[in-house]
Amino acid sequence: MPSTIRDVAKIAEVSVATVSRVLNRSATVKEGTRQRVLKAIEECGFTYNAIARSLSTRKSVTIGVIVPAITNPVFAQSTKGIQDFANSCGYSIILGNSDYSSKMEDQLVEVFKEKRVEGIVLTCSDIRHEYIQRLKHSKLPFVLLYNIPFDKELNLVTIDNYKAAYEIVEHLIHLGHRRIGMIAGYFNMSDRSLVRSQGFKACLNEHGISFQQRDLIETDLTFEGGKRAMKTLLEVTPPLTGIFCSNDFIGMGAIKTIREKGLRIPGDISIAGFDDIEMASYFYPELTTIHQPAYQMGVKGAELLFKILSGEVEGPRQIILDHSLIVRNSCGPVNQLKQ
Amino acid sequence: MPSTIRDVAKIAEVSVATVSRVLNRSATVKEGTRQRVLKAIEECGFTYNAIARSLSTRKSVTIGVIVPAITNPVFAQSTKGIQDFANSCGYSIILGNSDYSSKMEDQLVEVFKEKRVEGIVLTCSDIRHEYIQRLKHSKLPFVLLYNIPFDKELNLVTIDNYKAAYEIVEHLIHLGHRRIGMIAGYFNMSDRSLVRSQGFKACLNEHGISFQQRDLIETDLTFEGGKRAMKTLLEVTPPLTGIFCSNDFIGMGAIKTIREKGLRIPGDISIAGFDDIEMASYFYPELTTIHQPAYQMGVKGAELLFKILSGEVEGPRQIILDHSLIVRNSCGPVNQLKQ
DNA sequence: TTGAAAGCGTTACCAG
DNA sequence: CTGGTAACGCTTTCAA
Repeated sequence: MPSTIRDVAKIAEVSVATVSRVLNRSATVKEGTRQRVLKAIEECGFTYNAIARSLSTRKSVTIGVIVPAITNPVFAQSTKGIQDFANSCGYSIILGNSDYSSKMEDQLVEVFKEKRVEGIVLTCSDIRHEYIQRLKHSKLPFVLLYNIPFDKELNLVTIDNYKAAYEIVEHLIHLGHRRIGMIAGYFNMSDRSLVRSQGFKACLNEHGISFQQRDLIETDLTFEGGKRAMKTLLEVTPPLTGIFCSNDFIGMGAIKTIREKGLRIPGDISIAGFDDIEMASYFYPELTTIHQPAYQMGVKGAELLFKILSGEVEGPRQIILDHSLIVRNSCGPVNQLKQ
Repeated sequence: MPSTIRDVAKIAEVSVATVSRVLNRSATVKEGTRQRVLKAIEECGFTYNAIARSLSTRKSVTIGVIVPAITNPVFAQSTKGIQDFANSCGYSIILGNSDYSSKMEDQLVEVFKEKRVEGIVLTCSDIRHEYIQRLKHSKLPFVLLYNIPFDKELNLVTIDNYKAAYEIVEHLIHLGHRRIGMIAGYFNMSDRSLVRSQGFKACLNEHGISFQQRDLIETDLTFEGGKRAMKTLLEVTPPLTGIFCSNDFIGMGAIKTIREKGLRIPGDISIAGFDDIEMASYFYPELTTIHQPAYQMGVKGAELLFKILSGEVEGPRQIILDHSLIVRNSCGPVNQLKQ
């Protein structure tokens, strides 16, 4: 029997309308009655019912957030960014993990719609999936994070994945590497991985290095995935001297395997990552990687969503944040003797 | 103008009550009308309004989750566990980050109450804070995760932090260490850190090693915090040969500092962590640490909460999960020569 | 400055 | 098996 504004009204001897006014800080309430109401609220231990308010105002004061895996620090960081921004606007976030499944994302979106979130910030597995089209044609505002801007009519905040991949692979080439492989995330789970692999191939190509299909492996975007994939790549001949990994987890997993085989990094093999999670600089060897501003990505995404909600921004907006190549020491000059 | 069950009713030529029945899978609807209603729903693009339903049923089908920092993989894992369990029950989770602040936790709880979450799973900074008492006396069910069972009337899922700390410190002692320091999280931000430090002190004491206040430093539960604290501990004389860290992040940060000073691990100094985040086994050197079942913690916490919600469980329940000492190679025998 | 009353979109009880 | 209708707890005109 949680009390309602009706109870408060009775105690304070005013109408529910007045109670509602003081609750909403409407200026048109005399200080005296205002105090009476406040006292009455104390008295009966009233707790505002946001659900009732939402039904009446058609505003849930909540946004939905969907990430592939909250356990990936990149997504944890951006979720934190979204959350901080949303909270500062008085909004809550309702969170969903998709485990890199478009189907799950679709389901989560449906639930969010029913719960009447005012907007969604999400990182989807495949921006070209049909449910994204459906979402686009619904009137629910949403902002994509990290995804590839294949569709110019979608709001999104991301980095230039193609360019970033190109740059880090070029770094390997400048170090003298010619036999460069890649461990990518499954393309159907991460359009970022697909595009990074394109940047990778383009870079090889433009430097006169022919790409071999067996030098690229798709795997899970995890330590374990990297570890497994590296075992396979170690069998390739002629041996690879540099590996570009779709994310830092994979890179660290690959390093684990290499080390277990008794090989040295970067002496025998150079490893490049992607994301620059905090751990990358504490790892041994420190990981050469692409920095992307994860927390900022979340903040910018939320900011864009709220601008759309407030009508401050109209058409689709595509924000490309800066990335940067972070040179550390998991990549070194190719070992000429070995070549 | 999203359509309502009223619109659906009109199209299908039935009453809203009937529409509601098919929406809720009530068996008492003739297949024919059921089909008509379903078709009508398609036709007008009806989306169920969960807010209205919540107001009517007084069930939000949502639980609140509060973590100190979603960017800590331990909490990310348990959040995932909570989420998976909640989703399987048809529930959503609304997430809040407290940044280890009791005040923020308190505020988040208030928002959650207004949003009428049906229960809360949280890791609080200080279980003895006043707001927890208030929460206890409200009728909102909640389950604490990771916290110290100082209050037997609270529902919680945790491990035996005291014992775990004791065990890992004893491991160091068995390796011959006598000069053992500790880097702990700030006690007012983490009651776990406080209790771990008690286990640490007790272990020293019972092994006839006197504890010196300057051998224990409180810091942030981050890489950076560990890095900083270790710089200070390196100045202590006689030098410490083993360091017990409140979590793996701190441990890795400490290792970074030690390595920068040109010292070897575990040759010169042994480092023990706590948590066994996945990274711990990929790190170099692999971290000796205490494993705690983070994902399982979340699952168990959610499970307990739902049991309370369904009335299946009555009184306060305190579940102590198993931890285990994971011996890797960041801790080794003390260097006798150095002693 | 305040009150009365009509919604907001469901559910659920009571009839039929 | 189906319909009518009063809640659910709040907001928001419209009047006074």
